[in-house]
Amino acid sequence: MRYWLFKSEPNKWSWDQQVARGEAGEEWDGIRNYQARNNMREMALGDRGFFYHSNIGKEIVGIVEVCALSHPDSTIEDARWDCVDVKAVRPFAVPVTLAQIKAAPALAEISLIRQSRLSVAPITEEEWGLVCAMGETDPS
DNA sequence: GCCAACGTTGGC
DNA sequence: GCCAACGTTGGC
Repeated sequence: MRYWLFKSEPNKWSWDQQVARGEAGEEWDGIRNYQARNNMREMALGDRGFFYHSNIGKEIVGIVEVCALSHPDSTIEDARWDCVDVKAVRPFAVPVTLAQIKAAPALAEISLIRQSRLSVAPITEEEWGLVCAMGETDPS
């Protein structure tokens, strides 16, 4: 299993909206960046991801799971753009803020900081475990 | 509101 | 294929 980071502006698509979709999940649509798209094409069913609120909150608020493999983005008529579906797994007991992540030496190389504009990015297993611990949240 | 980072576009 | 111009993202 691999780990990923999904970023969303909460005034466009929030964790609460993701939770409301339940087991059905939701397309992670609207991605118009090749690197982000390529990351989604590499995802497998059951892969886990952090759900990060950008701009407002600037914190990791929950864990999602990939529940549909990469497929054409239904919001655009353009074969270039694919996306996966994700469903909420559990919220973070304590959200982990960007400031906390920046302050953690072991997270200096995390994609959230190193490629701050990339909205879908890989996370290492070590980073996954650390951030979950910081959020007092079950990493499984 | 500003600005750094960086991806995209289009002229050459 | 290069590079300047421009647009977008996202933190501050």
